[in-house]
Amino acid sequence: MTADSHAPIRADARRNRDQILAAAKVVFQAQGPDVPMEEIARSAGVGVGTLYRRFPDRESLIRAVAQDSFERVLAEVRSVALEEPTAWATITRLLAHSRELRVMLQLALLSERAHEIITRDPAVRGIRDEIFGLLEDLVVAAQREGSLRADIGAGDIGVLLSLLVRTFPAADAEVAGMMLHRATALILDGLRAPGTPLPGRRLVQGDLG
Amino acid sequence: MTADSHAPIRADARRNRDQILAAAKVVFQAQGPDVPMEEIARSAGVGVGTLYRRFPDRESLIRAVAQDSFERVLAEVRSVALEEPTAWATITRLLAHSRELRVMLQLALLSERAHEIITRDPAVRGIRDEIFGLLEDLVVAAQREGSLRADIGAGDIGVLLSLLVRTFPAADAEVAGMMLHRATALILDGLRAPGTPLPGRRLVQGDLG
Amino acid sequence: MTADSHAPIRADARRNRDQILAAAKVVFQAQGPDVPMEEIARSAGVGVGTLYRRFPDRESLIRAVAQDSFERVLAEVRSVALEEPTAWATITRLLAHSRELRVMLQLALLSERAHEIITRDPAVRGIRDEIFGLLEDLVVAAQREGSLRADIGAGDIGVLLSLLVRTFPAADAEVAGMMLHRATALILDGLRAPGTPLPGRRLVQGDLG
Amino acid sequence: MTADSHAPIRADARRNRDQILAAAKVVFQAQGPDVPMEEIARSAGVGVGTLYRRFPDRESLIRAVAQDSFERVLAEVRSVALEEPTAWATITRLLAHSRELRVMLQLALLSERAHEIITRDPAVRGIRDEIFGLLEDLVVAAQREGSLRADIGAGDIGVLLSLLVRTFPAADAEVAGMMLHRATALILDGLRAPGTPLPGRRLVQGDLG
DNA sequence: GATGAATGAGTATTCATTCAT
DNA sequence: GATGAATGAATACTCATTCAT
Repeated sequence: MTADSHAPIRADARRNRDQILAAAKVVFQAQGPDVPMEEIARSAGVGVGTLYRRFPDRESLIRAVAQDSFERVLAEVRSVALEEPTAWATITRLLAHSRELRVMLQLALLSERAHEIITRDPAVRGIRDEIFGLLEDLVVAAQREGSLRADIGAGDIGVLLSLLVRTFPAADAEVAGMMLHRATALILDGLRAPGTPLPGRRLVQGDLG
Repeated sequence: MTADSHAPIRADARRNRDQILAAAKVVFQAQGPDVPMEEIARSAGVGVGTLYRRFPDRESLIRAVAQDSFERVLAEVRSVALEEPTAWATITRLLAHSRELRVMLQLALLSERAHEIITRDPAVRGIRDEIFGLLEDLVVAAQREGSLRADIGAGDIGVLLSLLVRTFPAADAEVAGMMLHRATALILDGLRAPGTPLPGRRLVQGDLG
Repeated sequence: MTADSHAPIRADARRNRDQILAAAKVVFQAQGPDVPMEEIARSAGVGVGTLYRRFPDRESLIRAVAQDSFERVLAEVRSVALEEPTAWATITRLLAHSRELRVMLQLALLSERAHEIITRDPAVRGIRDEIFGLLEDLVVAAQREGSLRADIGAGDIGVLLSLLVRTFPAADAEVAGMMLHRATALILDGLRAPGTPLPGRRLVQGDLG
Repeated sequence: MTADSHAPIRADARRNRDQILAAAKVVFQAQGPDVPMEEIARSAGVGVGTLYRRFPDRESLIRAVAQDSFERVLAEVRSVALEEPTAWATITRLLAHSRELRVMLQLALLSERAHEIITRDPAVRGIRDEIFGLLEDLVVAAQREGSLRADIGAGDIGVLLSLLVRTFPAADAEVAGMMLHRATALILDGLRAPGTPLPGRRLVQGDLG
């Protein structure tokens, strides 16, 4: 009686699907959105045929990976907001410590083409809108708390996050970590109220492409 | 007209080389480091054969483009330092307004592979070292001036610059410009003395890979 | 209910087999002999697994479809011969109006490979021989009647039929029907006694490959 | 000063192009429109790359082969019309002996898809229209001569031709030849005035899809 | 020297067939 | 027995690089 036309999907198929998503996420981040499909399949431990049965082309795989990642971020934003005492602490923690958030943005910024594919997908857009709704609430709250400078919008937070998720050009992994932490701290310094006035206007979700 | 058999290169050959470099720079930035060689040749107005005569493979073209770009930056840093009254003003202007600097870093960060190619090239390294020498001087001077926070090294400036040269995920070009200006201003706010202490240590040139 | 272990096949299995044959016949005609097996299975309403259980490979499916079709034609030729008053009327009716005959020949002419597969199958050959025996009798009888020109053999009738079963290159289905009817009528005109002498000799069954 | 933007094409390139067209024509007829591109390339004695340089995809190759073939037929129809004393003789000779015409129609009838590709191409359509114009003139003239039955249009001739160009299901090549000659003769018998009235109406060019 | 033609290796994708559920 | 998931071989097409004109 389930209305779902694809039925509950067999357990082994489900496992394969998950493996593929996980592998694709890793491989996309490491090698970009143009990695050979064969490589994704291999690193998921399946044949290419299986990969293509689940995801009929590269686009649909990218979409699925993005959707999975966006969902994880949404869940995390919700739980962090519950755990942290203030909006500023929530923003800070997300900005500085969320691995899911990094992954999500790295996927979204992989390439022009990946960005378009993700942006055009209605499911992903829906989740993105939810995340942004929460972020806007956090921004307003943190400004009321007096911790976040007033001339900042949720879109600005998005922009700054998009900067911090890039790979850092470091000599080694330890230094890369330090770069991330220092740049993050410095940007948090910049975000703290009151700050010298910024040019332009508060950026909102719609300003992001 | 010197007797030296390699040196003066015929004028038209020189022109070809310059056209290719200019075209490649544009095309690399617009389409990434994997654009078909044919496309580069076409947009330079020459045949692929000519492209390959000048630059025996993609690597060598990338190296040449990088070298050209790094040289321009070196020249610019020198002239800006002469024109501006303070070290802080020099840093600010470079960070906020140097197109050459943006282009140079965008090339260097095009891709993992491009980064390696550039980094490994001795000629480019030489120029980069000169640029960094000047930058270190500027950092020290600006800290003496009391404008730049003390816990920052030239490497940190490099890191922050590397963030700001990325393409911004904007809905349109105007907003993209605003994103750049606002993010730059906010980071400059963060750079201003004194700031809350940053984690780790001052980063120096050697920390960049 | 016989004790024989292979014979009666379970009713549902029988139904599956019939559905597959019917679907395959339709799909082969519509899409050629290379349609994906999955598509045949789908249009028969079964899984590929079931298709392969019944027919271990494409060849055996083609053979089975052909055999089924040839049997239907044999039955039809017999009944038409009984119903029509003259041999010429029988030939005319078969040539102009038999859907089974069209289908059979279309299958046999689907492709070089399909033709070979069918031709090589002993069961199909047997049925074909019976059909041809009847056709030869009809030809002789019609020539005795004086309606069919004398320099024609059963093989010639086969050839002319093979022409008429092709898809006509018509702008729409109605015109296609008209093409078929007009070409059929014109060929019947050509078949009528006496006619100008044809080159070569009467063609017989053995001349068909 | 030639306006032709692609310049006169190099002699060796021209030769390759011609070889590819010739090879493709043969291979398409022998193996259908889905032969591996590699096979076409091989039988033309070039690499696949060369094939793709000249014809960016299978469609464009099919179009080019068709155009070439249609042009040959147009030329032949013109010259045969000049050589033969009557319109009926012209029609007869084309129908019975034109190899170019057979090839052209076999290409056009290769497959549903090939037919569409060819039909949609404006260049090919133009040539086809010219051929048909000539054919219509011939039909009218032959009917005036009293040789061709009156209830036939140029479209009918096209239909009958389309029947005769199919591969005959013969045991060997010699018999296949005989089948073609006999079927042709019989159809010519059917075409001769006056004939028993055909159903429907005269078919014209527009009736062909 | 310049040009653009030729080559062939690299990758995406499809589908026949096998096999676990 | 039925199902549909997994596999991998086959094939289209792209592009870096070489070489004839």
